[in-house]
Amino acid sequence: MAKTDNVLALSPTPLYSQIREILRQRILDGTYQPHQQMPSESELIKAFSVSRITVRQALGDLQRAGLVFKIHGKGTYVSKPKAFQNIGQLQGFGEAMSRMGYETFSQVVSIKTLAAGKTVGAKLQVKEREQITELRRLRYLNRAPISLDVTYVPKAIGERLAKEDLEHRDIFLILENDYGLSLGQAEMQIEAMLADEPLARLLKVEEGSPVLRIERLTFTHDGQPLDYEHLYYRGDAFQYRLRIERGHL
Amino acid sequence: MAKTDNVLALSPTPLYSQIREILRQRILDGTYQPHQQMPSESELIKAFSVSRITVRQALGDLQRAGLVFKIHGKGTYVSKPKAFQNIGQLQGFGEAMSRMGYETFSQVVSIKTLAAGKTVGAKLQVKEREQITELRRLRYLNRAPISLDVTYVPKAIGERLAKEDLEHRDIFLILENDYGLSLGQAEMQIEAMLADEPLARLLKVEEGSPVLRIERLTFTHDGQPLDYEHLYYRGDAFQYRLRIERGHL
DNA sequence: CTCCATAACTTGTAATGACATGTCACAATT
DNA sequence: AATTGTGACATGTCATTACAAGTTATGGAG
Repeated sequence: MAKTDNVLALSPTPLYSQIREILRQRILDGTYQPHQQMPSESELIKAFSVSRITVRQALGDLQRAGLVFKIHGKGTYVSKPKAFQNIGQLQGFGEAMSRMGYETFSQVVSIKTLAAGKTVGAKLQVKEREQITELRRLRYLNRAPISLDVTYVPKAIGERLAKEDLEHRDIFLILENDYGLSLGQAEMQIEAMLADEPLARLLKVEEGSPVLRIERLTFTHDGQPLDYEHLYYRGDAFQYRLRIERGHL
Repeated sequence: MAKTDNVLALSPTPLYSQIREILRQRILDGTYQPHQQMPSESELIKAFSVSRITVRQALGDLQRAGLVFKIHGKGTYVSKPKAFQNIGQLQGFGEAMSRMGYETFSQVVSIKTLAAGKTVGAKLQVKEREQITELRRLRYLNRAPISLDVTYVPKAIGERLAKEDLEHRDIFLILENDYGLSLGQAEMQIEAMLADEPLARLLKVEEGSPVLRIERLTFTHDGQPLDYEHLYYRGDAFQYRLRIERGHL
């Protein structure tokens, strides 16, 4: 018999991900203290009655998530807790903020259907004359305006989005949960600029104030460009935070 | 006999990483075209005479690197080539720029040894009164000033660094290659601000110009904070680019 | 012709076994 | 006392086997 009977075995989620979550829990609740050694692979094998492959898959995920690190020949250790744990993953604005306990909502400024034009067309890979939807939203954090988001999506999606509750729901989550489009990756450019008059008025800052401008092109899992955004954040109220890894490939 | 004889077998690098690099090469040189299906796992097993575990490890690396994506039940596909491929990894400035064919050098403005103080001490996890090294450099891209870098490192490292060729070599690469410190991850915050007078003079821009301010704390592989930097980039000449993934954990 | 079961693929998960390699402590040797 | 093995234990790599689960084409039943 290949598969051993196991208390966890009848569950629908894979064994390694269950173990990963159990270990994650123990790290977060302090059962395994930062910078302390985790149980060795062979101990975990005995503890969970699984094979080494399964244990290694769980630990590998945790390592890639930045919760533990391994030293060849010594063991696996809990990372020091990081303020930014997990950031550096593609998240919508509300998604990221609500995770941190902030209250957000979005005010829809305008929804227009217009020709893609050269720039947007190139990004979304549609013809210049093809129609796309432009969605402008003002985003509020704790009731203060913090950013202007200009979103371009193909017309078909834009028309569906127009009927959604865009004030409270994240576009990313609508696309994924309601439309079944699985988002894969995004390319971003971040730069600094000065607020011109119309932008300053919307963000309730002085003209010439510093603004963080983020251009983001989001792709579906299979590489289709889906959502092209220009985000203008108040420089005095927002920092973009991320955690990055030094690659080992 | 467990291990099959294999043409690749006597090499010092692991099999899966050799196969990964071969496949990466074939993707980059167009042998496998974007959005086309890769050879299936069983075909790769036959082609390289290795086990499925090895093939999957190679493909998994490529997937995490964003070069391919998999669809359960269908196959593995080549991703569309991305302008930003691989960015989102921790790189030094020169490291990133020279990869793109730009010429850079750094002018050392000052090197001081001083007390850490509250902020820097907290980041580098040393006592407030402990001595650290502050290194100020003006970085040039194609002979135009593009950023001011203020770097804080523990005194012991700062004293060694002071003797290095900081004009042309990347600090990250010195730390890794010469000092054997393996860098793991970094936390960054990016914000927009206005150039004050001294900064404007250094960057040769007008006072009040937009500046991208990046605060970056870099850790060694085992989580020790090692290098705390404030980077001030000319807003008109620099965009921070990265590619991020939507997490699947 | 339509519908549906099925076979033949694909990738995903998991167990078991083996050997390689890095680390460290302790004992034996010099 | 300093050095050098050597063994115990950690993670790293790899092979083999088995079954689960998603996808697609095909062929037979209605």
